[in-house]
Amino acid sequence: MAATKDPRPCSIADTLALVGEKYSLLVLREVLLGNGRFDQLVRNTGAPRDVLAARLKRLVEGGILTKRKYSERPQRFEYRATAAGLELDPVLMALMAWGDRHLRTEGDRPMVIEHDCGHELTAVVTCSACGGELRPGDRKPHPQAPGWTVAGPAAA
Amino acid sequence: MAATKDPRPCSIADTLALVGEKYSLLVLREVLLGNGRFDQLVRNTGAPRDVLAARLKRLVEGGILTKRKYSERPQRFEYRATAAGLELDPVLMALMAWGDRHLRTEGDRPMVIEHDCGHELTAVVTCSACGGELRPGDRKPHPQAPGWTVAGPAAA
DNA sequence: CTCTGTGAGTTTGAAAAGCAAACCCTCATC
DNA sequence: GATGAGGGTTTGCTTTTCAAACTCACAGAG
Repeated sequence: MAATKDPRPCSIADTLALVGEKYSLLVLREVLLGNGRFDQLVRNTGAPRDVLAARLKRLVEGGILTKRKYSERPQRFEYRATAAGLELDPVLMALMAWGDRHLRTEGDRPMVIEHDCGHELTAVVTCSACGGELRPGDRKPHPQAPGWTVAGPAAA
Repeated sequence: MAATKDPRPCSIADTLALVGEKYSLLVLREVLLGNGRFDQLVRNTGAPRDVLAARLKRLVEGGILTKRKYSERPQRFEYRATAAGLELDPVLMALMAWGDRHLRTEGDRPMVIEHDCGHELTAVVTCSACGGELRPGDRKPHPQAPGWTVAGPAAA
């Protein structure tokens, strides 16, 4: 039974517990750009080396990245995304789309991504069932966890 | 000119600088569920009260939330999402979709969301231009920031 | 063979952030 | 007058973060 002080059980929270620490998603961004080496990750994300080492360990243990040896002598490593790691790409695209819209003025975007369809890529999140773009208030949440309602824990 | 040690300029990084601290996105989740009061946020997210106060301050200053008085005497407040805050919902849905797929076994999802189309909502990220679902390797990134290539900072 | 450089971290010591629990203030109710 | 709710702030301690320095293994230059 969940103690009354436990937070809401939630896949958002669980996912953030794995990749929500500072730098983790920036590391994944770089790996997906093909920059999987330690010193590249330090330079491009700005993470302190010890913190980066800790994040990489966690991401590997969490099944997001793998560590590959790309040179035997001297030993040299590189991090790559697993299939699960690749599937976090939509999260990055959603964050980027939001930042481009709200944190920048038109025309000063630091990175433009060209989609294979020929157009500039702007990510949009849709419902897999109907294909429609998600809009505020177009849904009803149903908590499944026992003892929880939308508002919070049921009668203590 | 960007100093060589500056990290890559990036809207993902900028967005995370605003909402990427621990609890921030959980706070937003609760607010979007309609739970905008301080004590509800403490209970449902598990954030310590002082940390929550700091996060709320930052989210209000960042234009994600607003603080509304819902009772004059006694004075009582409630946090609500701004339009910009609402637009972060796709990020939450993408995180939730990933967690549901990778962190849970079929059938133990803590929250099911019913879309107005009548089906269960599963978020999928698509290209706004062609409507196709994003897939690994279906794009080419073009850094716009001077001094930066995909691999990192240009010639130091 | 020594000197310098690169990759991939680890160590160190000080500063900042996180945490739980206790506390505070205003009102409302019993 | 005591209790309780809401919305925080304060306190004292622990954990992280950070930047800089250090390590180790090897490679290539001189």
